[in-house]
Amino acid sequence: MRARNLALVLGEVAGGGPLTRAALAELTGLTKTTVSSLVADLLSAGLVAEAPAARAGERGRPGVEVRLSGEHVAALGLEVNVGYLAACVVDLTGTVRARRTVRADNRASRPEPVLAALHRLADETLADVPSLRIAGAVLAVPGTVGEDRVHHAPHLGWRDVRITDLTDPIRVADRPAAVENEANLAALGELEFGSAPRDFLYVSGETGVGAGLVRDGGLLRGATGLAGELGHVVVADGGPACRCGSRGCLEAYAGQDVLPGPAALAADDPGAAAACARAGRALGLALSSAVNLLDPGAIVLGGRYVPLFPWLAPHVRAVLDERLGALRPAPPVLLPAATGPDAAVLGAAARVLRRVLADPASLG
Amino acid sequence: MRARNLALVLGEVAGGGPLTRAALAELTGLTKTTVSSLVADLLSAGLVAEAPAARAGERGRPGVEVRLSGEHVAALGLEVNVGYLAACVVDLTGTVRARRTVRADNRASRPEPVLAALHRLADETLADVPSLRIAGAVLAVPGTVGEDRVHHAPHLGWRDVRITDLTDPIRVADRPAAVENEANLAALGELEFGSAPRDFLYVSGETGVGAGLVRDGGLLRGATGLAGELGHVVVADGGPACRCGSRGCLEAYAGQDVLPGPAALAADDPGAAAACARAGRALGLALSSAVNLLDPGAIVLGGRYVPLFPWLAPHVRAVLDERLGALRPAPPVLLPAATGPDAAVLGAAARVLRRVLADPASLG
DNA sequence: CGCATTTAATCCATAATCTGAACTAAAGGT
DNA sequence: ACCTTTAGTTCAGATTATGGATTAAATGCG
Repeated sequence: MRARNLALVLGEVAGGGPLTRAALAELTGLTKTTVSSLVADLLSAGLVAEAPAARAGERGRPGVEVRLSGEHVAALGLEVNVGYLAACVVDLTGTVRARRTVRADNRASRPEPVLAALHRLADETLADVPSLRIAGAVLAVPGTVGEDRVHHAPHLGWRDVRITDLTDPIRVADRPAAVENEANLAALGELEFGSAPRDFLYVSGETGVGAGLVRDGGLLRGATGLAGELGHVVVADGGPACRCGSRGCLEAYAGQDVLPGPAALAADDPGAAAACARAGRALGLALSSAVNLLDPGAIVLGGRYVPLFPWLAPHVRAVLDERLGALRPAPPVLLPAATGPDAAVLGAAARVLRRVLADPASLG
Repeated sequence: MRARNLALVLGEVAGGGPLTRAALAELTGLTKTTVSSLVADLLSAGLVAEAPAARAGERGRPGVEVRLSGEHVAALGLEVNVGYLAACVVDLTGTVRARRTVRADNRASRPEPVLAALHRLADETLADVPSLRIAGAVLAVPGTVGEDRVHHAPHLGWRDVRITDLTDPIRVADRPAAVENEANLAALGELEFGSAPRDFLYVSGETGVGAGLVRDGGLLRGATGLAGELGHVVVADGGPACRCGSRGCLEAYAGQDVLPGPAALAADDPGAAAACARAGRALGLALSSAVNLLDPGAIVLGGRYVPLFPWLAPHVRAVLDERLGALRPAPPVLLPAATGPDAAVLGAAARVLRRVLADPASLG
């Protein structure tokens, strides 16, 4: 029905830049009449805006371009991580309209005060943009999640925390914030704000090593939301002990505590280069398994791997070429992430915006 | 629009067994009027049939149950494998209406004569069920595929074979057969004809080791259709050489040539038990990586692993428990496949039927 | 046995929405 | 000025979902 067609038209506007009604009719296969009616609805909902056509020297009446409007609808992205809290407001055009971060050692605190502090941060951030209507909120957490709860976030010390149960849950548009894994959201952030292609595996090198697979703009979440745990993929049977209690996991080779700082590498420290070689080879082995299983179009190294990329990438590529050469035409390209440490908060906001674009009728 | 609602109603009938129009209205949220009109369309298309309600001792007018009809629409499943060709016709209810297999050593032949023989087999099989309207055909091949071509099937010796290019392509309803990987289709076959849950990783132990992930009734295919190559997932860095040119792949530990025959195991051969332990441990390691990345709801061992299941499973489970215990509430359940070597042909037919159920309007 | 009750399914008028043709609007070319 | 070209709207018509009333077919009770 019309909800579907609204999403179809809005999707074309979001994907293909500013378009006239005539061009939209061509692209969607709908008639000009229908497109006009749908665009009128989108205009009154504040989702799109008109702009005089920037066109020169062509025959015929110039069309009016329809583009996403950043002036009305926006989304709230939130993040709780080991060393900080973050909040941001992103409008429909992808422009960051407000952003706040506070440093905090959340390992030492219980969930309630941490979420209360996040609540204050969210309120302050929202106060910066009083004119925007917030369509929803998503919270990024480094751990496993489901629906409205954090199952287990080892680095925060959280276990089975229902955020809607807290005395004063963070609500936007009468609905509580949804929770999602940090690596998954960072992947979405890279999709929306980075330079990655439409189909890639994002590798998040943070306190742990996670991954998020983006396919056709959607995320692979797994049966219980636990997909993408790249950090505990087998690198060597009987290898070094890992924090998880097992042996030979990727995290034991390429986790944050065994990686050299960029400073050591810039100083040409031979020990640091050797550590990168070891981590790069291990990453290559784990990623070769991931490529065999998931067949991503590209691999994007994010988080703490970004500054180390020049030292890691040659080793990763060497192992991928070696292990995948005979199995496929070419291994997927390996790229550094274009987004920084804020990829996850931005991705959290992006997830809300994707929902709005996919179902504009739900806004009213 | 109505195409969507037709699929909605048909989906409920297919999923939830026979249902009355009133029950369908309840389930779909549509009005009884709309459901009646949609069911009338489905009846005239021959997709569903009416049956007098089997109900006893309840008040009120008894409803007429609507169920899938096996009398009109069916699908053709085809398979080319190393040692045989197979074809089957499956109707909408999932009943196999015709089935033929011929043994053939396809390693020795070029693609053209093999596909010509398959064409004859398909024609013979279709001649057994002249009253059924065939909605489409899918061909299962042990190798990597894309759209209408086989990219590389190492065990057949095929490379870049376009099946629509052959002089007399296999056509059904004016469209050529689609091609799909054998392990993926076997997964679908297990979903439709086996006892597996709705969400699982199917492991196909055939000449190579492949896997197919079923999620919500759909298949994970990957960016280039190469997903599910479990056979070359890393088990041990620097392990034994694999046919692919690399080292330490699962196939080198648990491929067909290193597995004992069931006869040796039944005779309590200690060497055979040791080989199963080694293969089971390797499978466990590779599957632990797969679970960390994909988070399947269950794992189903199929193909040649079925008769070996009692000897393999304890070792697989032990490794999964050991490696996943701390990371998730419980590892996914490990089950033997309920379907036999015909899982892939049946799955090929099932894929056609899924298309019909998802878009009944396309049949006319 | 007849009638109220209950549930299933259809009939019919209404409303929403997409379509297609005709029409108006706004530009360039001659 | 006037024709051509392209954009967008108006208006009648067709399709399809909705909601209430009606008919159909069973059970239960007097």
